[in-house]
Amino acid sequence: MSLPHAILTALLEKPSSGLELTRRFDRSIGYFWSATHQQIYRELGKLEQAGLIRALPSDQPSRGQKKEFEVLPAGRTELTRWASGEQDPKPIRDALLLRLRAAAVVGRTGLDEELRRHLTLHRRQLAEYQGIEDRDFGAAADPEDRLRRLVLRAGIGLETFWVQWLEEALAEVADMEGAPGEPGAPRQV
Amino acid sequence: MSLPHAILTALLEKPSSGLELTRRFDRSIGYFWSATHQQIYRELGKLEQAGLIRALPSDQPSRGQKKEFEVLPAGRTELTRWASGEQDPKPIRDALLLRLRAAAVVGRTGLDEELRRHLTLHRRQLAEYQGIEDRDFGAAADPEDRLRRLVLRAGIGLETFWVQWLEEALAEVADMEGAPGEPGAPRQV
DNA sequence: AAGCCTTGTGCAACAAGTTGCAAAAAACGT
DNA sequence: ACGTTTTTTGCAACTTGTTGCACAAGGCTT
Repeated sequence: MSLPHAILTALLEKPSSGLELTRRFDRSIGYFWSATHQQIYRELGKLEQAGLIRALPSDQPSRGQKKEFEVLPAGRTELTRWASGEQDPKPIRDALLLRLRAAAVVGRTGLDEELRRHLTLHRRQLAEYQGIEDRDFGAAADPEDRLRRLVLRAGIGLETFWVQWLEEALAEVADMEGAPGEPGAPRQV
Repeated sequence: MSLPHAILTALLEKPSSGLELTRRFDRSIGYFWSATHQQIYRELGKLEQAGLIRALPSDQPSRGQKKEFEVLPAGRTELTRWASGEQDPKPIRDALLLRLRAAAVVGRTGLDEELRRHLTLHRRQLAEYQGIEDRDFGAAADPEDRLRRLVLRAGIGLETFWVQWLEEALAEVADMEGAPGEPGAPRQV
């Protein structure tokens, strides 16, 4: 329900074409609100029709032709409206945790490898975030940057948490392996 | 793509009817894989048709009549297969973070209240998780319980993170309020 | 200039998740 | 015994997200 607002935000930061937006979603904004180019194009169409954004004039717009969008006043109003309302945090949807629960009933085959794999991924992501913080936010000055930094620090905190938890989990699982209970495979029916 | 596996897991832990499942999703499993009753009923239908689960025999099953399901061997096999594969962590989708970014371009009206509200919600959730840990996991013995506890500890860690981050964010926003930059409302176009 | 790669836009079909409602059975009050 | 509420199941329509592909323009290569 908030992809349009993500796009409005991105476009206010800088008018862009669909593909540019996609790229930027792959970098900064997509870190906490991902979207494919398809979603973006579709949504750009809707936003344009709704009169919230408009395409910057170009010679003769046609299919493979770049098309830049900018936010209209109505769009800014809408974003302001949205941003001053309430958004309930929606519950976690995490396949790895689900998998642990499954492992509890069906055996932990391959669990160790999977935990390790995730650990690597999260370490990498954490490093990337920290790189961005070092590079882009020296001494955060204006409110805008301070807010953006806050968002980045949420990312860092989350990745840090996962790294720690995964390390804990790996230790725990390793500890189970030799000892009691089932030997990796489920006690079969 | 993993709701069916969430259901299989739940049903292996204990055969249930659709509504019971919904209740259990609202408590334990839904903490990291939420689902509405509609999704669950629809999925139960599919799983039954696919021969992974079956309805326990009852007199004459009809509409408002309770129907219990149990997992068939094929279902266990499928869950085992799924649980030994890879699941990539999908990126965060967090409306609050998006909102912060929006606030950076459109002003932080009402931001403080919203942060406070979330803080309350996360504190409450954290307390609930800790209650469960205290109640259900004294000295975790068998591997199954240790895995389930690990999942719970992920929940605790996540909520703890959010609480900390929100406190940090509130301090930061409060610090902006008096000082420089924009006065809560955006510098209007 | 013919062929090919990249950039950019977009359709169409599908899968997953949400919302609103309806309808059968059972429980309950009076 | 009758109407009301609660439990339980489910349909239908909609929104959101994903996947695979197609098509246009322009640059590059030989």
